[in-house]
Amino acid sequence: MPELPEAEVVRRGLAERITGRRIERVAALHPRPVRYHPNGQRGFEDGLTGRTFAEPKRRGKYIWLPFCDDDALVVHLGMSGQFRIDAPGAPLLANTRVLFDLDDGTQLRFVDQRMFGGLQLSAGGARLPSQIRHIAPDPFETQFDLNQVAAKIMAKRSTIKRVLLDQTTVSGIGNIYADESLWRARTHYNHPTAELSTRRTRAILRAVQDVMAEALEQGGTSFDALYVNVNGESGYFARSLNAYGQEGKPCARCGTIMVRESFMNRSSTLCPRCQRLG
DNA sequence: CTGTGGTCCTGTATGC
DNA sequence: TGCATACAGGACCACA
Repeated sequence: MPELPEAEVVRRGLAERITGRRIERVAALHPRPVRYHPNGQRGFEDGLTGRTFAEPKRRGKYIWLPFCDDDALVVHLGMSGQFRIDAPGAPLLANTRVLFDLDDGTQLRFVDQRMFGGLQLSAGGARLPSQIRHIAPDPFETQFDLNQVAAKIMAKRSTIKRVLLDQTTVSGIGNIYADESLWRARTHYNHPTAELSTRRTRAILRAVQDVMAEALEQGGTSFDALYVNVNGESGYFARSLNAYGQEGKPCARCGTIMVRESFMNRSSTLCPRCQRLG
């Protein structure tokens, strides 16, 4: 499940493989991953053909691929989206959705099993696509102001995990890194934000930065073939997880058995001793 | 502003 | 064996 570290691994791979490449042909094999194009698949294909990629960018979980003109291709990997670079004639992986023939003889392929991901042409979006203007800066951006974001969190009348997952306050965090960060900061997912201390809120955000930086160093978190980099390789952070997926195992800090609870229609795994309410 | 629940998807795992 | 159901979950939207 691609979150910020996984999206950044993909962005770096794309930066290496497609920057400066011209698109010679586009083939959308399924309508679903092509989002909001007024002229459908064909308009999408025609609109991209002949463009030249500049350096890929990212904010939170969103990636965008600016062209050398003022436009961009906005990408969200969703649950299972991935890019692969292959030879044009190589057998297609299952769930291959869009093909881009590039001018160096390689083929960029967008593969997405669950199709929560999507691609969208953004007019004038090279600097920052309008489609993601509502997404807050992520913790890796230079303009990310940790103290300011902490204050914003504390001003909300909500609960901490809900806010961490809300991409308009701080972006890039999904279920995995939310659980990991809260475990590190010894905080319960349902802790009311208005009752968090400044110290604790900042510690949570630092935990977010730390865990994501460590995950990035290890190429991201892969559980199965749904997340791999552009060369098809998995990341190794799954072996370093302390909370996500650790239900029934002893807490790495205190040995208490980790529990999983339902929250916001998804699961939260936590240590019932380290992460108590109140 | 906040919270809830539905929707989009398909592969895998589990239940009977 | 086979069929049905649950589950995984990021973003967005309608609605209370």
